[in-house]
Amino acid sequence: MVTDHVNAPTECSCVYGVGFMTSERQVRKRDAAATREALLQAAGTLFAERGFDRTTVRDIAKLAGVNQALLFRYFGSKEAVFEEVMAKGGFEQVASTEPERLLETALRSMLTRDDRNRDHSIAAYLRSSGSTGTNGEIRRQVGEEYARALATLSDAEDADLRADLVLAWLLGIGLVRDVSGKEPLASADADRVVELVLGAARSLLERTG
Amino acid sequence: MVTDHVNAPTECSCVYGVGFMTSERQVRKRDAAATREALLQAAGTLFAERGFDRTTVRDIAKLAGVNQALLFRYFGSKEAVFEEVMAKGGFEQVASTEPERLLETALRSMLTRDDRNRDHSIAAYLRSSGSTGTNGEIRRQVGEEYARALATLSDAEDADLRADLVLAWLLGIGLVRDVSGKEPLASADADRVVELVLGAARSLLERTG
DNA sequence: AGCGTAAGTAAGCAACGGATTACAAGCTAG
DNA sequence: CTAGCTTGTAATCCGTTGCTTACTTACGCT
Repeated sequence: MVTDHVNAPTECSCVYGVGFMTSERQVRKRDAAATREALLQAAGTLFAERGFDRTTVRDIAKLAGVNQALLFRYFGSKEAVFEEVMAKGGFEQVASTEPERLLETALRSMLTRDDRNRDHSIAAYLRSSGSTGTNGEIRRQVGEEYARALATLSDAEDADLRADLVLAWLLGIGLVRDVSGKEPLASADADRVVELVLGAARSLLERTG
Repeated sequence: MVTDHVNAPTECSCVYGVGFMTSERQVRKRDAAATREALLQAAGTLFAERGFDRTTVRDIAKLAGVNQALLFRYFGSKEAVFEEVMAKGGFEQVASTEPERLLETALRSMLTRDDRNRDHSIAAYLRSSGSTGTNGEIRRQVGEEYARALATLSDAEDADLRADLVLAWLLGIGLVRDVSGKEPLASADADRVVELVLGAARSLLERTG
């Protein structure tokens, strides 16, 4: 056969994973749970980086240092992996932050290019805006969660709507910054952005009528 | 061969196009310019609906009622079509609106589900957030254009940054509304949304310090 | 040790999708 | 009319991609 495109050598074929996660970079041998986790981690990174469509299961598996067939054994489908990444990241963030701090926290987590311990769910959300399947449903749910929390901050009659607008702003900032890389927002000082946004958002939420 | 998936019959194989555009729904015979235009129109619709990745050149050609090879003759590549759609739609909108009205106009054009004479560029922008190539470049440029116009509205020292934030809000609203379909924003009254957003945006742009 | 099951792997399948090619048909200049 | 360009078409190439399958290898148990 002629098609010998590079996919066999697995690049870094050092036994069992790139030492990618789980602190101890020791060899992981035949550990189903760890393999699953590695796949989830890798998927989170790639979905956040490239979005759902442009991430292939082969890429995920390679980054996780795992055979791609295992992805299907443990998750069933690419969509299922996406759902789990989103659900995990998104819900955890909301649940673990009190509403008053949620906006600032989410904003900061988006403004800092921390890479490592960054919450991938928002970036993944943003970069996967094309998709339609079950995929869209889970994205809606995460948004719902955020908005619910934000709505508690307003006494206005249409608190829900205002919360949606704040959420929209949050996502929009991520979009312009990370996805489009537009300056000056992309490299603006986080504190300054937080200050401006929080000010306007607060006035939006508090103002009645 | 077994692969006889339905792609040959072209569905509506009525001679030359679906009467899709160009007012006069008469048969268009061997008109290169019109064919090009039809492709551009169809592409705009589909990119806005599904984003770059999930739109195939075959779909574009089918909707335009044109052979798909022509797309490559007239544009060279799928990416080039996207660029032209974005450039056309985006730049026209900005150029034809004075800055004071730009925010409201863009907002309304996003809030109304007019379908027909709607500007596709923003929706296409939003739904194509995964892509990376030349694709990303043109999206950046359109954003640049909007932000430049918006920045003229502020006297603050960091007018550019504030303009970016307003742009981000605009896009975020489109994202939450059209792409995620999140309620109550998705079916909220346009006037109400405009009122809330304009108020907050104005205060953000005007406030100094 | 040996056996059964879970974990891991390589190879491949079928479908898709972007791009190309070889060809047919129409318009126009000479 | 016809030569030669342009416009349109069908068919196909070829790499990619989600997913499956048939198989091997390691681990835990008795």
